[in-house]
Formats: sequence, C-alpha cells, structure tokens
Amino acid sequence: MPYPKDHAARTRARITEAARRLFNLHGFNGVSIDAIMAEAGLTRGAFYAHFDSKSTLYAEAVTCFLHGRGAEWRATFGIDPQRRERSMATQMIEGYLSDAHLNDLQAQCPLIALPGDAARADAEVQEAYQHLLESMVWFFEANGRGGPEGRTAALAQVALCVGGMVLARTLPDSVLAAEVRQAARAAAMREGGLAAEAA
Amino acid sequence: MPYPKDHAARTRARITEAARRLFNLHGFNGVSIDAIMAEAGLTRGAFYAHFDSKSTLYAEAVTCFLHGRGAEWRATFGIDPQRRERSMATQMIEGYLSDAHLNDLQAQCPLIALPGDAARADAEVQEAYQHLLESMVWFFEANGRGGPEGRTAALAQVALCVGGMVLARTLPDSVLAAEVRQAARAAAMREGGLAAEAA
DNA sequence: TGTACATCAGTGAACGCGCGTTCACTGATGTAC
DNA sequence: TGTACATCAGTGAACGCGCGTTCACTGATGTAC
Repeated sequence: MPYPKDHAARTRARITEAARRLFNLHGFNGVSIDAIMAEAGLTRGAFYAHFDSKSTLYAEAVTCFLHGRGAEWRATFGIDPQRRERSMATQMIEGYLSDAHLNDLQAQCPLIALPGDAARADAEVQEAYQHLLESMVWFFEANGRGGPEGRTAALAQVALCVGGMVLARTLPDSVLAAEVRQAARAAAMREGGLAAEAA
Repeated sequence: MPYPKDHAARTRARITEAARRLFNLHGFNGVSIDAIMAEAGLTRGAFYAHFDSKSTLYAEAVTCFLHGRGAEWRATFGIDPQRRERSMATQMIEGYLSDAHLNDLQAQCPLIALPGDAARADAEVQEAYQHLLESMVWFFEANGRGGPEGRTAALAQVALCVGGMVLARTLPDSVLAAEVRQAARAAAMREGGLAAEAA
C-alpha cells in the first residue's frame, strides 16, 4: 500500500470542497473540471480517478455541504445554541437572511446558490437538494411550536428564507434587495410566532 | 423597401418568444442559438441580423414576458378581475402556486424558471428581472391593505410565491413539493389578511 | 540502515464535440418604369 | 399588366474556442529484503 490509506479519501474531499465553492460562485456550467482541479491543487487528468463524471461531483458537493459543513455554516452565520437570548428559530431566520450570508457566495447555502441548476440536474443531485431542504424544515420544526401547524409554519419559513435570498441575490438594486429580505424575515418571524426584535 | 416595414420586428418577436420558451425549459446554457432559431423556423445565420448576442436576447426574453405576455399569463392561470368571489390577491397567490403553473414550464414566470442564470447574468438581464419582480410587488400592493405594512406584506407574498415554487420545482418528491406550495400559499394568505378557503 | 521494487496517484497531451459568432452568398420581395 | 432591378432577410459553411473525457506515461510513496 504505497500511500496512506486515507490519502485517496482526503484528495477526494479536497476536490469536492473546491467544487462546492466554485459551483456556488459560478454555477454548474460556469465551472470547468480544469478550474476545480486547479482550485484543489491538482491537474485535470486526476479527476476521473476520483469521480465518474462532473454530474456525480455536483451531487457530492451538495451532500458535502449538508453533512460536512453544517456546523461551520451555523457558526459563520451566528447560529449558536449557547446564545439563549434568542431562540434557535430566530437565529436561523436572521442568519439565513443576513447581509453576511447574502454576500458570502462561497459559504452560502446551495439552496440559494444553485436553484436553477438543480432543477435541471439528474436525480442524484435533486435528492441531495431534497435532503438539504428537509434538514432545514426539521430545524424549524424542532425549534417551533410542534404539531401539524408547526410543520406548516416550518415549511413557510423555509420558503421565505430561500425565496427572499434567491430574489435578493438577483436584484441589482441593493436597497430593494434589503427590503425584500427584511419583509421575508418579518414574515418568517410571524409564522413562527416569534417576537420581532431590532436587528 | 422590399419587405413590409414590420417584417423585421415580427421576425424578431418570433425569435424572442421562441427563446423565452426554450430558456424556461432548459436554462440559458441549455439552449443553443441553433435551437432557438430552429424553434422560430429560421436558421442560425439570421440570428445576428436581429440581436447583438445571446445575452441581449436573454434580457429581451424576460422583458417580453413582462410586457407582452402578462395578460395571457394571468388568463392561463385563472387571474381574472371579473371573478368577484375571490380577491385579486387571492387569485394571484392561488394561480402562482398552482399545479398548473408548476407543470407548465413553457408559460411559467421567469422568476421561477431562471433564478440561477439571472443572478450571474449581465446588468441588462438583472434589470429585466427587477422590473418583473417590481410589477409583482405592485400587484400585491395595489390589491392589499395599503400603507407601509401593505408593502411589507406584498414583498413577503412575492417571496413566498417565488420561494415556494423554486423549491417545489427542484424537489423530486412531489408530495413534499405540494406540501411546500400549500404552506407557502397559506402563509401568503395570512400575510395579506385574506381568508383561507378550500382550493 | 539501505536499496530494489510494486503500486497507484497524478500528469499533460490529445480527442471529439458543440457552441457562439462571422461572412460571402442566395433568393424572395416590393418598386420603378 | 409585365419586367428589370435594388434591397435586404435568410442561408449554411466555416472558424475558433473551451469543455468533458481518455489514456499512455511519470514519479512519489511505503514495503520487502
């Protein structure tokens, strides 16, 4: 065994993480395998030793966000169970719709970054998306009022978070974009029965 | 003047409309100029007599939806000022989040169909998007309670309509997709102070 | 401890394809006489 | 009414480029002795 046995796995993870960042920035079609491999410090030829195709990598990049980077994402955008003065649901709504999350394209949630690509991608990618969405719904359910109404509220909160950010990201008028996010935030708070506070 | 003077304008409109449909179905990168011109009943060479570039056409396709197809869109999805038993806002929410709108990819609102492409497109395209969003906000404002709260509600309603549909379009589990749309619909009704009714 | 070797991760040239764009040409049309 | 002509919309071959993918080869690594 000429290389340490986790060598391949580590390289693979490095490629996936590089791909996740670049896909977030430029979309699926906007990123070449050359660019991904360069970002990972390798050359193009090595790619197919790790992945079957570009599409496979795409699915893995979304999954990697969900399973590997959730904690880091929450930390970056201020979602912290120790902060007792605001509920977890409030923290999620504010973090998700924050300026920081809007502007940090690399670290952004893939639900915002890649909605168009995902809708036209293959089943593997769409399932990765669905798992990400489900985990977001569960977060709001677990930190909400419970019951069928709690689930409805959670789904609406996710729609508001993602919808507000998808729109804000596209609008060239940043004042309007901020207004959309603010309105989505207020509505998401109302849906969860959460008290509105100054930002 | 060898051709009728509206000949060029009509051909241009035919190309734009073909492009709008195909972009909706397959995204900006998923559609070639060959495919667009074939859809319009022409061949590739004629394209550059009408448009400077593919990107210019993209912006025009979005604008064409807003200015040329608004009435037809509303008619297709059941938004009708004559129907007095439901408010215009209710009709818009139900029409936008309906099964019919989700499944009719060609006629779908570009805010749903192309969010990822638009975010990375040039300024011209983004402005076309912004106008479309603004007209949707105005619709809800004009048919809402008025005042600053009416505007906030309108913005939230747009975020719910677009967010609900963007997510629904990507989810492979159609039961979950329907649940998301239903929750978005209920929340949008609450935001507008509208009575919930059976669908 | 040092050396030959087997393994396999990574390299980079090459292939084929599709796309956006250009351009010299064709041919359909309305007008002038 | 009929014909020659000027105009310009549309054609389709061609170009150049970038991309996904393949593959024969290189060279770095741990192991056997």
